[in-house]
Amino acid sequence: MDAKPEGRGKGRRLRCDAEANRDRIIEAARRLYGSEGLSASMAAIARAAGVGIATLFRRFPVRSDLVAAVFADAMEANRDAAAAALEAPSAWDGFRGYVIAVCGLQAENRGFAEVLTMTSFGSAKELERHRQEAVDAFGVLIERAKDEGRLRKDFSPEDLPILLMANAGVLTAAGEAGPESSRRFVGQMLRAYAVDSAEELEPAPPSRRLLRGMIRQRRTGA
Amino acid sequence: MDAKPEGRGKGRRLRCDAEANRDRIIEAARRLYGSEGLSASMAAIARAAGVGIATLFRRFPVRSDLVAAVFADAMEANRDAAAAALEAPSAWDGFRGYVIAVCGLQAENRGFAEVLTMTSFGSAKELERHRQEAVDAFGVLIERAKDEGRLRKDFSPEDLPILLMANAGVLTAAGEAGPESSRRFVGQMLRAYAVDSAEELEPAPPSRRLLRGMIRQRRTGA
DNA sequence: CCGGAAATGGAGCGGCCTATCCGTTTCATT
DNA sequence: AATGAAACGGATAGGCCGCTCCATTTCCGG
Repeated sequence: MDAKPEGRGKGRRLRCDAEANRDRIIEAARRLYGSEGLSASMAAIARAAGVGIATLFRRFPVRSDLVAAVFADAMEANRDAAAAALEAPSAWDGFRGYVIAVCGLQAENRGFAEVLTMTSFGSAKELERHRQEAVDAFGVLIERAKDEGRLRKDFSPEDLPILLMANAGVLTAAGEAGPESSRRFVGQMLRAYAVDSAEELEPAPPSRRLLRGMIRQRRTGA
Repeated sequence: MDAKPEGRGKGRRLRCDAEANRDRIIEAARRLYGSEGLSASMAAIARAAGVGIATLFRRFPVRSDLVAAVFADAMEANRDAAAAALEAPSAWDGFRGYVIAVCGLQAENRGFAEVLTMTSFGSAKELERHRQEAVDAFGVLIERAKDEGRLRKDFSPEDLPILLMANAGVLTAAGEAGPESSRRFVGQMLRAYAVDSAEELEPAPPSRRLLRGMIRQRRTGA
């Protein structure tokens, strides 16, 4: 009796229509978070998913549950990028490649840019585990690249979160000019980290486009 | 008849009690914008100033009017810093000093950090003029420092707004660890800009403090 | 000291947000 | 097909926001 395959409290299987709705919600949230950042409202997400608000809240009682579900795969991509970097021909190549990759993930998705600059995702055990795995791999890369003599000795593991915060700032403030500005910015950071600083730079966006991007950001920011 | 000393439409003198209230509003707004950023609500500012909401809106019909009034002097300080940098013993010293100064202004006031990453302050002629004067002076510094052989030839004037966006990102995302993180970050950027990269670095904040700062930022950001 | 212009502040409107309640519909099992 | 549990979604409560209207109070020049 009650030998249902539940185990953990939340392990109950969803009815298949509920499962479908859950997927549509996550898909819609991925779109909205990607373009507007984490400030997208629950109501807007429900509307975009074509479900009632109650359905959204029943499935994801607190906002961070939804955020964790949406960005699980992006965080896994992050972890994979770090793991791949460990296999690069040189530690510096791996270091450089990972930095470019993770900042590129931020550029592709404004919501993920914010997620990477936040801690304390209460219940999202798996998300935090993947983040930690990436951080650990990056720590190994740091040591190897220093031993190689290509990474400055005063580079600190804390410089990664600081870089991610800075890059997120560029992306949100520059609006449509964000991606290209970010690529140039990351190139400059790599120059700062490297011992020899031979990094090539993406050209700066023309001032007009940068200014236009800064205007569009107004509404969102304030 | 109607020979009052008005001239421009808005030139009418305020009654002295109104003038006093205006000052109290600006003072309160300076405090709130400084600590919470530009998202501080009009109602909160009126409350902090001890005036009615109507008084605030009568004096500053749109938000940007208030923002411009509050940050007029900070923008002037920015202009002065740029002007002072032109007098430095070497162009690179001036360049470096100005970058540190303007990023320091951002660190002291979250609202000003946002103002420096926004364009289009509709009516704030004077604010925009001071901003432009700083930009112009910085442009001269760039050329001189390149001629000196200390600043990389591929540095672009657009790198200044990008730096300000990045620094604002660090400050808002790092919370209480913002100022020290920002100082380290700015040092790294100077390494990236310089030809010889001898810039000393502020030590990285201990990871615990950085993480704590990232948590506190949650509410504000989403 | 007095009268009118200037200034005040709070009630109130419409909008958007999170979150919950509850009557109705849909699914899956027998 | 029947039936009970699961899922649904709209209505709604409660809060904060920007902004306006208007009855009342305060200042200042004659």
